[in-house]
Amino acid sequence: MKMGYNASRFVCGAVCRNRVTQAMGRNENSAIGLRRFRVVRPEESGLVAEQVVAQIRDMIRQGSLKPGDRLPPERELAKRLGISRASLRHGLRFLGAIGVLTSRHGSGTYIADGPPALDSEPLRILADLHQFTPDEMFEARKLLEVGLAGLAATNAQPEHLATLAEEVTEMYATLDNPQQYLIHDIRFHRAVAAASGNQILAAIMNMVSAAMYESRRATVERATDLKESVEFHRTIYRLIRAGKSDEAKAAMSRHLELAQQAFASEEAPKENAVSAGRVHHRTRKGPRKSAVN
Amino acid sequence: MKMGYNASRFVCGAVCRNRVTQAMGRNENSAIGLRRFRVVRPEESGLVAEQVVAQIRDMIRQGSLKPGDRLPPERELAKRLGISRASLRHGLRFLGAIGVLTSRHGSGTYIADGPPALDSEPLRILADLHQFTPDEMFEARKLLEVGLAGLAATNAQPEHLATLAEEVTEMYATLDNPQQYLIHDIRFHRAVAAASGNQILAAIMNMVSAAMYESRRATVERATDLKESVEFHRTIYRLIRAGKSDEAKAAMSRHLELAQQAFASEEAPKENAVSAGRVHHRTRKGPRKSAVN
DNA sequence: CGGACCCAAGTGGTCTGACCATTTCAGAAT
DNA sequence: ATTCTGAAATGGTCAGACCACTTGGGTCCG
Repeated sequence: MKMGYNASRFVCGAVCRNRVTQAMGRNENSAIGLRRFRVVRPEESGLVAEQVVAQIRDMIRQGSLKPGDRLPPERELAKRLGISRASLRHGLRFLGAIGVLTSRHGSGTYIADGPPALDSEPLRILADLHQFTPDEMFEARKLLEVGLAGLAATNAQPEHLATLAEEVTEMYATLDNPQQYLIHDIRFHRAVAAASGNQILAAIMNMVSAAMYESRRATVERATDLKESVEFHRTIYRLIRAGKSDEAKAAMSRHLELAQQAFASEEAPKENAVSAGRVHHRTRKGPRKSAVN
Repeated sequence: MKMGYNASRFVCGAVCRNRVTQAMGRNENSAIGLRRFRVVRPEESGLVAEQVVAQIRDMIRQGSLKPGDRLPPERELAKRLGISRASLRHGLRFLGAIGVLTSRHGSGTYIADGPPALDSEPLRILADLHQFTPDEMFEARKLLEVGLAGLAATNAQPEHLATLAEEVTEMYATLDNPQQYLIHDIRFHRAVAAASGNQILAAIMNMVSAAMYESRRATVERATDLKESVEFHRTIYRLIRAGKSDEAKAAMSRHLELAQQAFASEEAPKENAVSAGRVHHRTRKGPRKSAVN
């Protein structure tokens, strides 16, 4: 029997008993009065769900909860924190929303593992809400990735270089399959971010990159010159391996410049109908060539 | 009577009736069988709560929901989507978690307004989970802000320049009050981000900046040379106003370099006890001078 | 013995209906 | 006109039930 988590690790201090839950009948005397007796610790302010987040957060801080760990069952955890399961789930939902933990129906709730990652959904929704333009997206990517390429040239470890080489190879192998190509393209850039040695920047870059994925997936089919694109990646890889920071940055900059132009030219007018109303294609400097990122 | 939202705007397509909710007694024949009759549209997969997010997202995309708008009451919205209030709240919680909407007890639920912003909590938790170092944080800030300063020099509008000037003035005025100074310091950097003209980068930068706030707040008290700091800000402001992109970037770079060193030297060993176990202070190149950001 | 199948326990997901707590605002009191 | 007050509106919490998926051990064949 492997439990996956050690129940004893769960400290149940502070919030646990900050509430004297009443449980006596509610159906009788449903009349007015009868305020629930409730003891709230002064330092703990409102919103039960927030307390859940704080609790889990603290456990993470203290190292009681590590990536990959499984949380106790909701029913048990709720009882331990002295709150209802609904409220507990509300709190967990918050942590789930930001990507800190994931729930598997029938199995359990787990702390996210793998490399640090920020969910891209927030950025996507923000883009919808404020109607970001693809140009802004590309500009952001440019700023991030150019810097990242420079750092990668300085800090890349052998395993990172191996990954980069691998992805370049795969890109060559999938030149005739845009969708497949795009995947390796993205993995390459992800690998550059990882090679930078800065997890925060890598997480941010991946967030931006992921938020753009859908659009690129749609336009990549119309790409006409993947060959040029892959050559660029190869160049960037070589410069990173050679530790030539400034040149790697320059190459990445040029690459993204071209990718942006290509994207703009590939973006065809929507088939109208459904998703109208979204601001798009403001750039149309349309170059002849067409490369994918 | 001002409603704040137009109920008729809420399209209730797709998901609304994808489920034939049963309601017949459950207390009798609590025995086994009796699977609920449920019709699920093929294209709509699992998780009801996800559908809520998708619905709201679509409304935002279509422009039915704009920043500042109020959503319909939960009870009504739940009925309209054909789901329980609990599930609806679960979905809304997601959107709340990522900062897209906020609920005001007793008043209603509103779409976030103001400039686009990414919540910093995810980054904070990620930092706890993966034990990011202050150095990494600073490096990320450096990369972002240096680029942002360059963009600001190119794109800054008069109102942005006014804000920058204002904050520099306030910094001079609060030299003897570190906490107050820090606030204007942060506002200055926020203004630079806004002046860049790229909302995405601004949002990201603010996220990183906000995630660092607590630590800085703790160390700022020990800052010894705010004067030097404010001079730097003034220089940066002038370069941005003059449109000197590269020089603004260089100044910002130097400024953050010093700030990082200052932070490292101001960071005193914790009073042990409570928050032990967190990785910190790996840098200790300790310069003499001490400035805040 | 080994593999396919089955089923019961465990656990997350959803539903319902009630009550609590805060905000808001129209109507009464001043 | 201003202030006060209370009911309505609305989000927050709770309780207990049932549904749906996963997992693991046992059974049943081959």
